[in-house]
Amino acid sequence: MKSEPNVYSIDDLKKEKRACWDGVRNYQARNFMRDEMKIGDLVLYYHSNAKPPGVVGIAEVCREGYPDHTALDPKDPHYDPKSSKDNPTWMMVDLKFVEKFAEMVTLDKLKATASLEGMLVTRRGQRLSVQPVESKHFKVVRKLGAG
DNA sequence: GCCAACGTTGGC
DNA sequence: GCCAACGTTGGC
Repeated sequence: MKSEPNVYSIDDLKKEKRACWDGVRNYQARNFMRDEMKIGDLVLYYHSNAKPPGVVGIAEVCREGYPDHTALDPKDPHYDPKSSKDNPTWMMVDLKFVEKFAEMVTLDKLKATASLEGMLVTRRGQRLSVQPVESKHFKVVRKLGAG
């Protein structure tokens, strides 16, 4: 899962222990949160729009897909008039902090690591903020992050 | 700040 | 249903 560190970084999650992943307004990303992510699933936490961008740690799903309340609040920047309480368009999950890597795994490093070939985030033009990670890739990234 | 990639919107 | 225009993401 991607987050811009100046909006919500791994350090913010570490401090707050837990966060609801609101504000996602992309159907594919929503579908992953709604349909795929289960309690206990581990998540690579990726800093986008960062210098450098890369994976900075691990979080864990601690609540499964439920309606994103920020879509229902007209005062919220993520408000979506198409969404309603009875028929919510947008869903989110809750994450809890697991670990911050000793060493961040930069996008450059991901791209340069042969065993991560094919990992979605390394693909050019890949903008999805929530995307699946193969377990073999997850293990490699975690190992790299351990330093 | 630039711009490629790509999702969404809306006219037709 | 097509597609041009537009907006956003996010690396560089």
